[in-house]
Amino acid sequence: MVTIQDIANKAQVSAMTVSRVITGSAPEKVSAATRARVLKIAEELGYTPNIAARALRAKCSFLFGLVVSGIDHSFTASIVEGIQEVAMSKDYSCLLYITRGNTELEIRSLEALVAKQADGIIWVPNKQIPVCIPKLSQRVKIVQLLNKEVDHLPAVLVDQVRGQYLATSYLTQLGHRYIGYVMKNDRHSRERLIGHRQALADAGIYSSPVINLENDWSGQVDAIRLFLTENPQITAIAASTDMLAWCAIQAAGHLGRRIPDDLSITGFDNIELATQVIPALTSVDQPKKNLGQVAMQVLTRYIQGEEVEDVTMQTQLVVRNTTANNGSRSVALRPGPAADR
Amino acid sequence: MVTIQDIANKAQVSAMTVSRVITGSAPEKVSAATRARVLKIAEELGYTPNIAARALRAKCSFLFGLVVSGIDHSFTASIVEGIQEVAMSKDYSCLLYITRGNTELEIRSLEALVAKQADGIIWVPNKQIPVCIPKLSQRVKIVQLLNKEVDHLPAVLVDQVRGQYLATSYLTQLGHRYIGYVMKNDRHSRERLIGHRQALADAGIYSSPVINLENDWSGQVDAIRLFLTENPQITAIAASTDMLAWCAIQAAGHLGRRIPDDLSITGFDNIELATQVIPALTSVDQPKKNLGQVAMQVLTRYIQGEEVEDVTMQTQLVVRNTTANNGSRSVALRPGPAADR
DNA sequence: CTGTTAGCGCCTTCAC
DNA sequence: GTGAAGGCGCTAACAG
Repeated sequence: MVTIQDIANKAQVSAMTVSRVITGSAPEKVSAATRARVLKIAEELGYTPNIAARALRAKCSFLFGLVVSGIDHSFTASIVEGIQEVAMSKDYSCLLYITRGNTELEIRSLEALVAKQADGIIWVPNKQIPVCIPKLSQRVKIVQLLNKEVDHLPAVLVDQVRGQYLATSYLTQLGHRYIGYVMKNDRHSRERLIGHRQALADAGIYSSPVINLENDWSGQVDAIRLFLTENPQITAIAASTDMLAWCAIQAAGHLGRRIPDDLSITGFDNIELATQVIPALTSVDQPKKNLGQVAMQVLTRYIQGEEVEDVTMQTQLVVRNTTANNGSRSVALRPGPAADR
Repeated sequence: MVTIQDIANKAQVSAMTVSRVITGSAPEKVSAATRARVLKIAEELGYTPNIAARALRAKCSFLFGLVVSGIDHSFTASIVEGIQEVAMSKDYSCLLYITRGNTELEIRSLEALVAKQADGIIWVPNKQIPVCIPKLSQRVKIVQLLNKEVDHLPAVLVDQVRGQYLATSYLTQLGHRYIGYVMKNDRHSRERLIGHRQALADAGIYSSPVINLENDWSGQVDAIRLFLTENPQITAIAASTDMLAWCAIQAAGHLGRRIPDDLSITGFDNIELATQVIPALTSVDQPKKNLGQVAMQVLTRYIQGEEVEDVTMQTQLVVRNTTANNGSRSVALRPGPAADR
């Protein structure tokens, strides 16, 4: 371990001078010659600052925590990437805690982070809000990501309602009038349903079949198949997640309905799978990487004691191959998008 | 921030006594009464040890890094879970670095970890080995996970060859004689090919069509479809990953071949997707969580200066619904697995 | 421009 | 059983 003192000895200057060079603070207080010499020796000796000492002195650990339920389907991976990028540039390191949706584990993770003296936490809340949050939030700065579950803590969010509005509007513009909504029963899916209904209303459509699926996997495809059979007039499905959209693709396949000719499908999240399924999925893209970047920026500002406000980010519709005009096989015969049926 | 001194003042004892109680070292050196009192006050004050100070003193950061190319398809998630579990029990925190397969980023991550004084690193190497590894490995303890790319560093591995041997053997036991191997061109897939060939050889089969796919997604399904068309005698496919197996399912679907009746398929990795596709995928399970646990155990022993050796872990075949006897529709007519054709 | 002093919170060492 | 001293590596604050 090479210390500042070592450099000071070799360079024949005081430790303080070395410190000034290393940290780059108050550059006017050290001559160019000294600076060069110190830098050279630091390089030679392979000096790396001791963050523990620094943290002790600065009363700031340069550590923050990321508490997420899981890192599946490349969604969180992109977020982490964004976080990482900003964190690196600010000399912050990311402590990762995965909770698997387990509230018990979530609490332990948050507490561990306090114990570890993390300066802040980026937290993707689960359904259940741990009761300890108010207590913990006095000791660390917590930024909520994706879900705003606790009122007085800042949050970085995505406008789910508007996102689904984009997707469903696109379907109505393609001339679809009977659009089924396939959802599971979680917070985002419910928010998206609101956007779905807004889009329908704006297109003058006031009813739409909805199927609300349980959260486990078994039988989802079958359930959607039944849903399609019972609602034969459906020409398009808006799914509240890409995974559900994928189930819908499979269900349609079993019924012999071709996509997008016989049935249009939209997803939400734009996960990697969306490009890997065949046909590639039209989906609402969440700005994942950007989300991570913004969250980290908000967190650092929050840590520094600045006032921070909630940020809501927007989505984008990515059109791929699962959507087509209603009755697309005869689309060439029609002059433009059907205004009515 | 509550310090040991604060507790000492309030408890009317020396800081040293408090320290002894808190750390639990040399318990015989403090009376039960004092201990109880100190503990009570620590609790009241909400004391949490300052790890920065501890790290400074102990010359040990209690931090380790995890450097992975990505966290996709729940594979790494389980590994991280295992790592986390052991790490928590040993008071270690995990710094996560995601490299996206980018060697540049990988180097920066490893160097950042050295700069951050991480005690050790669990590293899942990419194809290209950063040249800086030998230099870095003098300053941190590095354990390789999944790939052994650097000879003199310990590794925690999975027996890929044996894993594929299990899958292909199962297919031969089901009476399949024409088994296509679908792979991409990476290290694990190549190792698995060896196991595949061993299993075939042990069943007296000495040739098998192999298709080696590029690493991007576009056209994989089509490529497999072509492969199946050009090798019509194939009754089973051993895919070197679950994702490829999934592509094979899609390709088979396009050709109107029913699974498992007309075509058996095995995957490898047993990712979450394997249970979500229809039909559910027969796959070789990698002991993901266990892998993480073992890696972390090896790392802590390594950090403590113990001699550590490579660990190779075994896989398990998980039979689901994509595999059936060759000619399964008439299987009831046959007395047992076909010994020859 | 440069140097000295002091202390962040913890715990090993030695003395009582 | 208990306590006092000292230092890990770093850097504000204050002299010169």
